[in-house]
Amino acid sequence: MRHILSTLNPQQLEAVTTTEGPVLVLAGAGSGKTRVITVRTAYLMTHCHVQPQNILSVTFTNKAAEEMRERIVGLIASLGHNKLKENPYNKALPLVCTFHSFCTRILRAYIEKLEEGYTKNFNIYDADESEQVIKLCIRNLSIDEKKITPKFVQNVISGAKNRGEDLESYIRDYPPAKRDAILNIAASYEKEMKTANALDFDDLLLKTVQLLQKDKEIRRKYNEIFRYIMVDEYQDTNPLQFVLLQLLTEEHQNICVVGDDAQSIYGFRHADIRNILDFEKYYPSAKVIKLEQNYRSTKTILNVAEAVIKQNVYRKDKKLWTNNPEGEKVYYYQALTGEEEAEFVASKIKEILKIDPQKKIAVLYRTNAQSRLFEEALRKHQIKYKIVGGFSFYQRAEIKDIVAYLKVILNPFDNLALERIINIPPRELGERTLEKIREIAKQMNVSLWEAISIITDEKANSALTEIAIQFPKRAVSSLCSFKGLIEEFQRETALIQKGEKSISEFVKGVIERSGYLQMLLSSNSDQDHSRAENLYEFVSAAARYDEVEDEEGVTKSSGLLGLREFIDYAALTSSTDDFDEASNLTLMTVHAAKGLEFSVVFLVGLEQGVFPHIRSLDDENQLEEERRLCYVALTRAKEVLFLTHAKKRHFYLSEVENEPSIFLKEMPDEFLEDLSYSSSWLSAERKKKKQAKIGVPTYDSVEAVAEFFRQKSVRNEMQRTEEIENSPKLNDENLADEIYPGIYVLHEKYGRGLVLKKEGKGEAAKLTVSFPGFGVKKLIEKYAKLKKG
DNA sequence: TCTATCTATTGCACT
DNA sequence: AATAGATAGA
Repeated sequence: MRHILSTLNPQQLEAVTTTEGPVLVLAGAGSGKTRVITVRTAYLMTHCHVQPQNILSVTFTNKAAEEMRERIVGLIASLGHNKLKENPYNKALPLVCTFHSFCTRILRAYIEKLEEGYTKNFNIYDADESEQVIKLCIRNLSIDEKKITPKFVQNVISGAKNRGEDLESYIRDYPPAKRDAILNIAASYEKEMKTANALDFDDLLLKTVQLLQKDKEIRRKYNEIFRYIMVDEYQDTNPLQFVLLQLLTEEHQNICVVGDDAQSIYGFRHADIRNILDFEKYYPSAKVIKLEQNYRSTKTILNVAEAVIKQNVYRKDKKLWTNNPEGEKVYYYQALTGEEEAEFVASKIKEILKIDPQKKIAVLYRTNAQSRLFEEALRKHQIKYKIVGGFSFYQRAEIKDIVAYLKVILNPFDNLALERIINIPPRELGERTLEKIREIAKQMNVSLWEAISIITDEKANSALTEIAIQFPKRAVSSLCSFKGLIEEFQRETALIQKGEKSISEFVKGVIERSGYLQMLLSSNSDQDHSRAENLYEFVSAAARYDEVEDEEGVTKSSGLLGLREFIDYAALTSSTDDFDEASNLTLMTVHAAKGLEFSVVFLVGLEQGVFPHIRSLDDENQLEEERRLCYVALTRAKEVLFLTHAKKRHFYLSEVENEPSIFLKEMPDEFLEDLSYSSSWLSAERKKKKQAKIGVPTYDSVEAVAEFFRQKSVRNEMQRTEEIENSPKLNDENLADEIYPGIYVLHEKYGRGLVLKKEGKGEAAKLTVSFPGFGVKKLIEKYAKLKKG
């Protein structure tokens, strides 16, 4: 442990060893904040005799949690020789999870204490599902869907919940008609969710907070368990999450939050940077530690990133510095079209991977829709890549269908899931029958499942004659067999409980005996066949939940809880979570790249309307969030950074010409190198500047030369004059075939590079050439086989 | 009742 | 472009 501590800088060390009381760590990009949390965890266990189960670390994504867990395990394993051995720490591990999965855990144990009608078997609705419920409510209230869209209402409801505010006061400034409509919809939504025994993402947090507020005993219990709490990416927490933390730390106040206000990019999810400011207010004794040394990026990359973020008004002053080398220039490329931009990126990546196949590269974009062009270009060049986000595995229709089956089996009141599967595969339970079931459910104020039970139960059936809803025999028998199917599965869950059946076996049974698989296999479309394959994959995903090790290291079935966990995982896991570190090339959104780092980063689509996104252009606050997002993107790069934009691109159905991003304009051009083949926005910009400075027009033919010399910094002033004098005169002859400083050359391996220096003459001349992505190389002209380019 | 086909709508980031 | 919803024909 001492050895590990000695690798920390003084600030990191302080953050690690200040274990008691509230701590606020303001950690700049790449300053080792994750390291602080992992080492701190190990330190708590080894030096402070804290039991692992008394430590909680909260992360932003499941992926981050997984990664941190691994790092903690690795760290503890490397400390194998010390105190850890004396205590049975080896198996027990600190809890590392997201806010949402943490809350799910608590609610699965205690939600019934809330006495709102929810039971332990509640299902979790993702954003899509909750939107569907809202849509249903709007229709039921016969409100015009166009006037008040489901998305809008969802946002408002979510906003109130996450801000920890009462909906009524949250929307007090809305026009009365709208306000009433929203309140009605929200009330109806809440009722629907309760009937279905379902919680949305926000409810997970909210119900946990309410539970802890209401029940002193439970609050005390969790305070006692989680005596040391750490929160990563604190800048992206929202007020409701802050309240949760306050409740959890009431007794011990051993809370350490780590964050960077400059990287706050989840305002749209109601994250609030004010949580950072309020932290000191709520915990007056908080110790504030700043981590300002960056270990990740080159000086040049950091300079560019700082120049951009400096434009923000709302910003805590914090300067990031690094001992890392200057590094290469940040490369800039203007493409003519979106396609050409992708082509440039793909061919550059090919060059880079040819030299070093192990390089970790990322292509980052603002929106998922941009990925398509890059995928096509990469496929064309036969470059392997991994794509994160977009349509996740768990979002596919067939997977959601099977998850819906599982959800209904564990919680048949889940109306949404039930409607989803009742007629898939077709069971002759179509719209008409369903409509009647809904009607009964509505009149009797029960769930669809209960309504079905009434219909199929002969005794209760007499109630139906009163409401005068008739079911044909055929429909009743279809309903009976559907109900029987589900009940059969439900009985089978007892076998899982007893450990006589594994989760994956069970899931396989559901897929087969529901007729779902058969439906896909008997289809003659290729798409359905690949869907069937996805289901096999789903079964193997379930297999991961089959067996767990207990304290003695004996494997046993994890039982029903495991099945529940598996379903929850499918609901809470996002596409961001399938980032595969083993892959060399990853395509993803900037949001998804948060917390990650890469040797080479391509940040693409730097255009007004794309990045910054069109919807943020007229709002200063949103623009600042975009700028922080840009800062996050830039600071992902360790060694090499490429920035690209296209003059024209297809946008929906039309073609648009976008201005270069304002963020490009904010970057000092001495850090940039222009790789564009034709004259670009940047070169024009430079020309303008130069003309303004010198007042002499430049000519296109020597533009590259002028540009090159412009890039030399002021301290090279003397050298610069020399070079101009030494360089050959720029007449037509020279331009024809001679290589001289300032022009671009093509190299077999390194691609296109800029000639910086020439020593000697003719074939024997020594050239110093800068190749984007590979750095500065010295070459002998006659061996290098250079072509002008 | 089911299936295929057409039409209309809508389009950021994510737990 | 992709998807939800409506509609017609089997």
